[in-house]
Amino acid sequence: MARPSSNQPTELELQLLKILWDRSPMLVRDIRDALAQQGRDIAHTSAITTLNTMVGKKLLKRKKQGKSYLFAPRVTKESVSKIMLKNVVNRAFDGSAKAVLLSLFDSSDIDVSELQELRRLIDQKVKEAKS
Amino acid sequence: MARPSSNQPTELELQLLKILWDRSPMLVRDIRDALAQQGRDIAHTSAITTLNTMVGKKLLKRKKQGKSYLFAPRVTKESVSKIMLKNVVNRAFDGSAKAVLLSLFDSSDIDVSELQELRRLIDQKVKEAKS
DNA sequence: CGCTATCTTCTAGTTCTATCGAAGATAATG
DNA sequence: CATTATCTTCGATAGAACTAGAAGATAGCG
Repeated sequence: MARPSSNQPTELELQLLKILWDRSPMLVRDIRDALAQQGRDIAHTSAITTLNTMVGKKLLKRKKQGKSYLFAPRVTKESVSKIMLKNVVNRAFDGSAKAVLLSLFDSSDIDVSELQELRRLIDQKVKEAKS
Repeated sequence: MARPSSNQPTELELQLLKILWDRSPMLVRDIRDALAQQGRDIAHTSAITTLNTMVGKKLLKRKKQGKSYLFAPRVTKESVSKIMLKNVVNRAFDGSAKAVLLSLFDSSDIDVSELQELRRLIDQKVKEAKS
């Protein structure tokens, strides 16, 4: 057997989704331009191929406009990022949200103001849970 | 061009790492048995092939013992999970740890006592940062 | 020593991701 | 209306992940 197709978007798919989350619907040409502006310069046909497979995976929808197609997301940024996070939590942290937080806190790229904001969020969450 | 090799361990690689994190060094035969016990039954040669590519990727090391090899991790569970988490944070949450926490809080099953424990951890972290 | 069991290496096939050119369809323009 | 520009579909190539069989090496046992 081969590698199973993952439930998560691939790297290129994620890039395309980000472009379309920012603005949609869009034409292939414009999507490709936006991608090029991010430093990823692929052929027009490559873009189409990928966009169409994404339609097949229900990540996007498309609609005919004249001789070309307009593409738009079918999934939200929040749902995708949540799925991706859940994946890592389950696979790398044995499903423990707490372990994830510990790892996050441990990595040094969170400054004090962010930590304090997080504490406020936790306070709020505790209150919600108690009410 | 083809699909670029990812910096993260693949699914099978992660499964093998988990087995070896639990106990190492191990012989292929025993690694394969442990994998089979988890419901993933692959051929002996498949196990070897993957283990050897993992040695090439510096995920594992191996040492000859008699006519066979002993395999052991070269990376810690913590470092791998941290890399995987960082990947998702950067790719799906635009590098924002806060957004990750919000998503975690929103979706999952963290109870009040856990939240309070986390708050203590944050307090400690804040103090450390200030000192 | 020869047979058998066990282990490795090598090769190969399948699926998925990524990429693009050739060819066909269609709209626009002179 | 014919040419040109643009867009799509289709097929093809290549690497990575996954899988395993064939063949070769080696150790142990009768």
